[in-house]
Formats: sequence, C-alpha cells, structure tokens
Amino acid sequence: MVTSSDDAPEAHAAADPARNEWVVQVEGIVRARPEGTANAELATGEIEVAVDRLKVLNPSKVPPFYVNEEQPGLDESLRLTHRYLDLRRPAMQERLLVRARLSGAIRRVLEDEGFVDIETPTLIRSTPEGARDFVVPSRLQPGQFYALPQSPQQLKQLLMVAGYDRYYQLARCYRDEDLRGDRQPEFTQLDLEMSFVTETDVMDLVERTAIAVSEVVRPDRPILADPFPRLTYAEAMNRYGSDKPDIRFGMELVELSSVVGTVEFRVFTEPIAAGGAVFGIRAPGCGGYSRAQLDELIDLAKRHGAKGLVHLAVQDDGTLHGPASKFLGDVEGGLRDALAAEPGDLVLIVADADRIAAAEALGRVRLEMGDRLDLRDPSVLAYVWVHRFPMFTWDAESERWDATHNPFSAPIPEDVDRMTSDPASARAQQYDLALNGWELGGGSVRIHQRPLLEAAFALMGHSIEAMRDQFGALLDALEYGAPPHGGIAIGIDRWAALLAGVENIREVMAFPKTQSGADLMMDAPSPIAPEQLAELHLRVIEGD
RNA sequence: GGGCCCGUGGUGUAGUGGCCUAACAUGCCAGCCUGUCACGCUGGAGAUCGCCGGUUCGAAUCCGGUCGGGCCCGCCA
Repeated sequence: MVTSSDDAPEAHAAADPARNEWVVQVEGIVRARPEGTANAELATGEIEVAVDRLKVLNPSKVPPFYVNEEQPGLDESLRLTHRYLDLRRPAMQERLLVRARLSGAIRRVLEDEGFVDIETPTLIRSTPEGARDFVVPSRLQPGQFYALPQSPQQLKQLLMVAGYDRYYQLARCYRDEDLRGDRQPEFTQLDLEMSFVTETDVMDLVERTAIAVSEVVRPDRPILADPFPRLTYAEAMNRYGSDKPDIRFGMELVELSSVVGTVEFRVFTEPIAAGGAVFGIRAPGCGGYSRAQLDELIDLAKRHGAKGLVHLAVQDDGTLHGPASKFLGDVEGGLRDALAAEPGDLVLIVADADRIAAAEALGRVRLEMGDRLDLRDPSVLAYVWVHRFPMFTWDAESERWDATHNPFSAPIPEDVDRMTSDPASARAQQYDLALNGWELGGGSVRIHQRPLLEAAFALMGHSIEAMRDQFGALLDALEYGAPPHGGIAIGIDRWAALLAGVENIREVMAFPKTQSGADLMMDAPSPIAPEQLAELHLRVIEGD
C-alpha cells in the first residue's frame, strides 16, 4: 500500500500515525508496481494499492511482544496473558488450523462410517476410580456435588445398551491431576464406541480413520507403517521398554539374562535370582562417550527407576571396557554377539528384580540415545498398536489389584478364568494407539455381563454396596440385553500437537492453562463472593 | 508431595562480589530522508535487576524465604 502526499494528501496524513496492529480501512486502485520496485520475495510483490482514502478503524496500543514476527525466547506467561495477541501470530494460526482440519476430518470419516455424534453431560456423578475429579457444588441440593467427567466412559457404554451401535463424540474431559506439557486439566478426546465388535474391528476402524485423517491433515508427512504394527504389551516392553514405543528407530532392547546369568557380578545375578531381568542396548558409535555424557545417562536411568546403568565401550580388539568389565570374564564375547556390538559402540545395560522396571528404565535411555543420535525423524508419522495389556496391576500401597487401564475392560477369552485364579497373568482386550512415542489413546472391548464386571470390581476391592452406589446404572443396564461392545478414546490435543510438530499441547489449544492450572488471561481460578459461597452451602477454610 | 531450571528498560539478551552512574539489539518517542517493503540517518526517553529478609565496607551477582513461569519424578490414561 502506498500513499502519496501529492495525489491524496488526506490519506497520506491519515496514514502517518498508523503503527503495527492498527486497523485501517483503505480505498484505492490496485496497480502493478512501477518499474524496478517489484519484490519477488513477497507474494504480492508485483502489485500495490494506490491509496485514495484511508480511515483508521481502530488504533492499537504498542503490543507487549512482537505479533508480526516469531520470537523464540518469548516468555510463555506473557503470551498466555495476552493470548488474543499471541493467537494472531501466523505460527499459532497455523497450529489451530491443523487442529481444526483434524477434528473436521475425523467427523467426516466417522460419519461416512455410520457413526452418530451424541453429546453427553458434563455435570455427572463423582466416582473414586481413576483420576481425581473436578467437582461442582449443587445449589439446589445442599452438600451435594457434581463431578466433571474424566471421560464419558459409562455414558457411552449406556448408549451401546440403548442401541446406538456406532457412537462418537469430540468430548471435553476433566482431570484434577498435576499437569505436564502433554496434560491439561481439561482436554478433548475423540470418544467412540461400537456394538458387536471384536478388538480387531475397533483397531481396524480406528486405523482406517487415523490414516485417512493423517493424509488430509498432513499429506506431506509419510506414515511409517501401513497397516500399523500390532505389538503385544509383552513384546513392546521387551523390545522397546515402553507401552508407547517410538518405532521410528531400532536400537531395540535385547534381553541378556541368560547371557550374563553365570557371571559373578551381583548387579546381574541378584536381580535374575529374584525373577527379574537384564536388558541391554547398543548405541552405535558412542564408545567414546565422556564421563559427563555417561553420567547424564546414568542419572536418566536412575530417575526412571533403575538402580544403575552399566556402560561398556567396545574396544578396537572387541573387548568391553567399563567399570563392570572385570566381572564379565568369558561372557564378554556372548554379550557382544547378543547385541551385535561393533568396535566403537557403547553398550548400556540395566538389571532389575522387576523386569518391567528394568525394561522401562532402559527404554527411556533408548529414547535419549535416539534423540542424541538424531534417529527420531520428525517428519515421519509412526503409529503403532500395543494390545493385550495385563488386566490388573498390583497396587502395593493400597494392597489390592487395580485396573491397568480401565476397570470395564474385558479379559481375552482364554484368560477369563485367570481373572480370579491368577489375576497377574490375565490379559485384557485392551489396545493403545501410540504415535512417535506418545500415547495417543486407548480402548478396550468391555465387559458386557454383569456377573463378570462385578467379579472384576470385587477383585479390585470394591464392596457390593459401593459398586451399586457408584456404577448402579451401568450394572443394571447390563442386565437388559446389553450387546457386546468396545471402543476407544483418542487424545485430540496430543494428536494435533504431533501433527503440528510441536512438543506441547498448549501450542494447539487456543486458551490453555499454566502448569499450576491458572488461566493467566482470565485470571482464573479466582475467589468468589461470600453470597455465592452461601448460595452453594460452602465455607472456605482459611490457611494451609 | 519432591527435584531441577528461569525471572535484568516494552520485548529478547549480556553482566555471576567493587571497573555497573547496569551494556547490546529491537521496540517506543522526536526530527530528517521519501520507492521503501526487517528502510536508512540523527537525537531522546525508558530498569528501584520478580518480591521480602540476611551476609558484606560494598549485592543484579552470595545465602534464606516467597511469588510467577517451565521441565521432570510421584500422580494421571
């Protein structure tokens, strides 16, 4: 846009005070730029508007940060305080558009598949299962509270009983737990449920949807594997040390228990004797790591539950060098062979009496090495299924079995009897979808028979009365010809973040909260007036 | 509940015990320039170094606490 003091002196004068973020209305003639003033760098570099009239519709205060350009180090709390300005920035707009394309594509694909969008309430009943509830006091019923749903789990199962055999919803969910980069107190799930399905049916449907959606939202990013690999939980833990493996790179775990079982090294022998395991990985070309680099890895392993991390550098002559090398004796060759380790490589080993703990700790080290060696290609979309989770996990603190995922998950048919005879070994018809090492979502085929569900709850230490009290409607409904059914819930925020290529779900939410649950723009949460409290039959306890 | 990191003009950074009367860039204001498009030139304003307390002759700098933000463990699906 150009103004000329000769051709349109008023417009020229009106334009003079205008600064960044002012809103102006312009009338003029679009014309080719004069010879020599075109700018190939700009999309509109060939043309200009010769302004005849210019009106300032609204001036702008000087913005607290640059709206018109990227500013990498910008304090996030400042962005959140002025989110309406932050959202003007092209990068934010781009990310919210990715998210909108995602939800739009999901709706189109699922509606084509015959799914029906049904809304469920956000004022429901509190149950002690799972995460801590957000609660809402009832004005009409003194001393009573609603809970905001952690997910519409029971409601969607009731919809199955009601005969809506293909339900979906982009549902807002609420969990009052501590926050992370990938966790907000309120978030959005693609929630869906189907009747008369096996776990394969659900996985197939979700997989079709995920592929179609990915191709619409990010046609530029290749899907690593189609169909998605399907790993059992045991396989995922043994190979990747994670139930949400990043399969963009190898460096798989190798179990070394049998290889090193004979050495006189208590770090290995004691865990094995206790029923645990020894796992190793090979970090190619990292044999020259410094003390400091190794210490970081050891710290990382310890932070994730390992007692320690054994490191061995493969020398040119094939021998293994490290603090533990003197214990290795004649297993040195077997160890090297098991890991296919070459001179110059670094071998990293974790042993633990709990084989899952050993695998998980080394799995975190594996991810760290993937980052260090730049093996996690950010352009690739690596979806993977993990299924056949253990139904129950022993909760040592409360001394009872707890649902590994969801208390409504059904056992796989051949493990029904183990539910009571050997709960630790019973596997659920439970499946998780992971993308690039993030858990995108999970679901299961549900228990659709009341006696079985009651048995599962009983195992988890719920009394008959408590069950009836908290899950009465669902238990009753199962007695009225409830169809077999199953479904899944996918985290839309995480999915959008991964598709947008950002590591924080706040970047794909218009108005997110800080780690302490504050909305810096609206200044929430906030105290409420004494009259409001009184109306809700509440009294605030000062202190603590 | 716990661990770690950060907090210095509007914004991003430098400064880690005296040389700081706090520097640089950008932004802002004024003037000049007027075919520029990250315009240019000249000048100017703008910071009680998040807050409170302590140590010290002396604190942006060290210590304790506190507030705010972030990352992580626990927690959470």
